[in-house]
Amino acid sequence: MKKVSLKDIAKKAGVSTATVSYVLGNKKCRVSEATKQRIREIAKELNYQPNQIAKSLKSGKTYTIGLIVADISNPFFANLARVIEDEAAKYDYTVIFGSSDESAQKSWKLIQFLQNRQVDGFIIVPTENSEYQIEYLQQQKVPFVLLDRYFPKLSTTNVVINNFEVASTMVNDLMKASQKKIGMIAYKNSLIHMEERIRGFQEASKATEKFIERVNFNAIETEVELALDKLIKNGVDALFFATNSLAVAGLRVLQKNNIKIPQEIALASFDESEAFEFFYSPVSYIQQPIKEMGECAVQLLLNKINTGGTEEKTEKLTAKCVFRKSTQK
Amino acid sequence: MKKVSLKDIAKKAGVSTATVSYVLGNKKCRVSEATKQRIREIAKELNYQPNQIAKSLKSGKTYTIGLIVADISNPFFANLARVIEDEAAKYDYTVIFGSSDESAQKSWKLIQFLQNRQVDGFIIVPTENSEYQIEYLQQQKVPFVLLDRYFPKLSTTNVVINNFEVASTMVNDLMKASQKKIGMIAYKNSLIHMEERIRGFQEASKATEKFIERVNFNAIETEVELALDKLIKNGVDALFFATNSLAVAGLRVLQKNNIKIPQEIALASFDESEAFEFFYSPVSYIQQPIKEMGECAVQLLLNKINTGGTEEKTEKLTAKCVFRKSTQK
DNA sequence: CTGAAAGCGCTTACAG
DNA sequence: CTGAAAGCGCTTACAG
Repeated sequence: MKKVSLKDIAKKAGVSTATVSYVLGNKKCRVSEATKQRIREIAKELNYQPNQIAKSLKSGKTYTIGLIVADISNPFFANLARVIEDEAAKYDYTVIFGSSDESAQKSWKLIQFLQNRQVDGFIIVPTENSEYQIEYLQQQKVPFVLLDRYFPKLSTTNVVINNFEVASTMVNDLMKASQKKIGMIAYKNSLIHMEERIRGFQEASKATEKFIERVNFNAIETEVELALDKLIKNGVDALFFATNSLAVAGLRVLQKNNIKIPQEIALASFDESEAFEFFYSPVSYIQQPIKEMGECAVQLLLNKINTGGTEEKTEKLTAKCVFRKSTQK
Repeated sequence: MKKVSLKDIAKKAGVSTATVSYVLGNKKCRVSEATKQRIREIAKELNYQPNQIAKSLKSGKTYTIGLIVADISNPFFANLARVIEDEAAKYDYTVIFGSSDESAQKSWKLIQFLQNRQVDGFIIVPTENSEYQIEYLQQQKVPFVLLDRYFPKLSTTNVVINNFEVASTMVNDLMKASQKKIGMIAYKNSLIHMEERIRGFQEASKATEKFIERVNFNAIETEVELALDKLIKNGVDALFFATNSLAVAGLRVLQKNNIKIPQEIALASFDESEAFEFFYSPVSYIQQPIKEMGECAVQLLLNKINTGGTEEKTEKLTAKCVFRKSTQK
């Protein structure tokens, strides 16, 4: 069954494709009501579906957004992707997305791929060492918004949260359950969001003896285990995890070693996880405003796309702390 | 910065766009090596990126798959989507997906939307009352594969699992911890996968007194609480959940009511969840072969797309039981 | 009031 | 060995 096109309708109605296009597009043009009626009926009868590809080629617009997240297997990014899709759908935009898995190389491939598909703009959670990709997009005058992280040296439009402030608030609470030694497990990653979380930890834990372990994204299970062993040997009685994935790996180790939470070690983490709720001592966590983040990113991007505006600004949203048993002595 | 097209390269090289197309497409044609060289250099210099939209319009192929899942917020479908994306990417296909949220109306909108975007084929987790949509696709001769569920009355290509067998295996194990009364919580949903799971439960729990509660997808938290209350009043000492989402809602209630697992009530569930691992009494579950399911669906679909084959077959994959504390007395 | 024509960026059968 | 031309399915400025 061949797809029906404007031509088929035009032939059947005995008019030109131009007329059909005008009528179905509801463009104002002086076509007799009778003709309009007839065209609409035939379109319905043939179940005409306009070809978006042809429309896009003509208009240069695809109503498509390219989204690149850092790790789609992490519920934080999966939820973010979902919010972004829903928000974009409100404006009849489709989201095509990919996961860079924190690899700049993969991110570059995705950018090229999505650009070939003529996306109208990008929302990007940038990876380490991907500055040149961002500069490329700037130079190509492609509209984009950075999310979750950004490069302080580049002037871009960003949607981020108050990593420093919220991390120090949470660590302050955590320290109420700590005697003197506090540890943090973070990623080996120089990006701003991670640095800010660490800075917040250091700020809050000032007077205390503190230890920071940094693990590789690609070997999280083994390296978190090693890091925890080290911290426990150092006698920490409180732990702050920089992300949910680090915390879940950590819980696994703590559970295996039968460590009492919060009596022996008190805990808190960035991000959420179903595991936090069902762990025998529910884990305190920092809740990022995922819905607002996604919505804000879409709004800013569509604004750029539609107005061609070049003004760059950074939206700093507010994450909040959810205190539970794991930080109470 | 205007995107560079074949025309730009052609002009700069002093040849026709046809020649450029031939050279860059590596089509065999007799063009002097010198010209080829020159064209390639210019393309590189201008950072030429072919316009996929134009290619698609010409070829009628978009190298795009439309995926419709039932509930993207469920990790089962999120993982499935991920596997499908990865597998499709191996063959240079992009996946565009949407979530029907178990609504036939939403599913229909998605199908139309994706068809306008000229996807080459569909992978669909069908909802209740969406037979007509499937029949429509058949009649339009659009290649598609059904996943997770199917309509016994329609002859389609399906990828499913052994719901009946694996459910009865799990319930058999569960009953070792039960004295006489066993309950099941399922969705109010007439689709085959749900019916098969229930049938498996009934088959295995033959001699036992049994209770089945069915809840609405749209009011899961409240209805699971009511269902559980009812089952507990009926004195069940074992529970089988038909999906992970039902189980997680159930765990929340059981935890709140301080019910000892497995001493007072033994548990098992379909699907996985991080919650199962960290619940104080780790939950036994049925593990679906997500990777195989996704890969199989992509393979079958691409096969249909590329060969235009019309043979329909059903692949029945094997889920397996993972036994943990929650089913041991 | 309506339609022929050009054009979006490609590909490819065909002509020279 | 190379290029003009047609065409994929639309839209729209323009002519009649």
